[in-house]
Amino acid sequence: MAYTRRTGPMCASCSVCPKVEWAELSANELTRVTSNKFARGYEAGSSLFEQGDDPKGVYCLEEGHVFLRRFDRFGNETSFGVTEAGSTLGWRSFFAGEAHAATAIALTPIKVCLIPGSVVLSLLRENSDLSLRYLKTVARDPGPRDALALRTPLIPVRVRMINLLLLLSRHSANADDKGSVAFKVPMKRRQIASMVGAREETLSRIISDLHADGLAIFNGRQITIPDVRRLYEESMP
Amino acid sequence: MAYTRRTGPMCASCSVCPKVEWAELSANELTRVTSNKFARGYEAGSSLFEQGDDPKGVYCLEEGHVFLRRFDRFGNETSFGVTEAGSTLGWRSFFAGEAHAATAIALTPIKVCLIPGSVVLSLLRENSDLSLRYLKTVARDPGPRDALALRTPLIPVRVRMINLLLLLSRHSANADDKGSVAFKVPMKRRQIASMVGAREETLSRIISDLHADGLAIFNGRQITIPDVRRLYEESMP
DNA sequence: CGCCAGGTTGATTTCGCTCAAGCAATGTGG
DNA sequence: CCACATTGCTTGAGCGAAATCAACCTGGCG
Repeated sequence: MAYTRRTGPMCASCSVCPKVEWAELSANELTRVTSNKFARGYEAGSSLFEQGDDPKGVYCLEEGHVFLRRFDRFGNETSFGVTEAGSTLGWRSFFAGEAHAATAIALTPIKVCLIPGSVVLSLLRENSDLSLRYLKTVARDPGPRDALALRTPLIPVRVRMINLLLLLSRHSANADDKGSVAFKVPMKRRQIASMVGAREETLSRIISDLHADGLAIFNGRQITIPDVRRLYEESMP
Repeated sequence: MAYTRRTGPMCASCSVCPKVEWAELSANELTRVTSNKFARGYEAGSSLFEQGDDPKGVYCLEEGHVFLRRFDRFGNETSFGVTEAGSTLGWRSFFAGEAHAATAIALTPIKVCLIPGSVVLSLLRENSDLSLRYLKTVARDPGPRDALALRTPLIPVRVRMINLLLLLSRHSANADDKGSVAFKVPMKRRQIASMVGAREETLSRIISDLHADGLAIFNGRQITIPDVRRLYEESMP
């Protein structure tokens, strides 16, 4: 599917612009982003880019949530992260000059703009504030740290799973007024299992335990957490 | 211990300079590095910076090997990496503007230069090639990926330990002509254990197994690997 | 000397993997 | 439309790797 040139508002009037790295740009430079970017929407569950693809540039997420999944050479999920509106994504592989190391999947319907690599590069060359801002972004990326916390062998699978749920809920916009969160995960059980470094069957048992304890209600791929705080307390040692 | 100003040769004539990020600098800029840096040596086992310290700048490793260790909030080792001569270190926390997330320990006697943050910043501002080069460095950092591979629950402890040994040996300069490697790890058993996500006692048993199998000889903190290739084969699924 | 931290070894328990079966939902071909 | 395969998920029984609990060395040091 080809990207289509944006017909909507300019970057300068985009709601997420003050939050993303482009905030460092001058009005002039921002116009160049506007006129060179490609905007489009994706359904929940569809992928923005796939592991192994060559990076085309940097993606700016205007609306929705995106999930990053990565498989190592033996098919285990080894890394991941959740990105929400007001962040850019795809930059790691772009800056590294390597193929995408992860697949980006829309958790919700999303709106996203692709800023072509050539444009990003020329902006980085002439605006050092943008470079410094991006250095900070890359250096601060919580993804690897989060992934590590979910796959520590000494922590019981139940707790690792709770940590995953907490991480997902943290990024969920569907938070209720009173500690209740509901969201969907467009993933099979097997994938969730490998994310916390466990087997499908084990995860299945954990899920029904959590369900029985009223900590998390699984309905297919719809997850409801009645009380996030209570779940959080369960994750403590 | 305070750093002492360098009295030795200039950066331009330093053997590692062509390999590190400063290779992007002009002669003029490189002179600024030379005249502002602080050089010193460290004994094996001493630390270059500690987790929690505020970053002072970027370290350029001229000679030796450095090991990065990190503890999460519950005292588990969660991340690490080995850095060898011809690399810079300490940049992640510096770019992130956060306290050091890891402790850097000399594996061997080292020579290292500290380039103060203010100098690095001004160079980044005026030389966009340096920025791009550093973006690549940060984006390519293998540390988080390596750490992840060592703590995957589905892999047996024995194999995780072998992977750690392979990683350490890969960076060891003491490689023999015929596949034999010897090196020292300035760490307690407990620390090694948490690095592969296992208990001290389990590691102890694994170590004596490896010893009995002639795959790795442990003598206190001195490790000898008679045949790296054979060890590598043992790490296969 | 006694003490303590670092390390090894032994006995027991348990969490989670393995193997295996069952079930619901969806697909496919006659 | 039904037979039946396939895929995703759950449940059960048994076993094994590694955690836990507990001694017991060893060497360094006040």
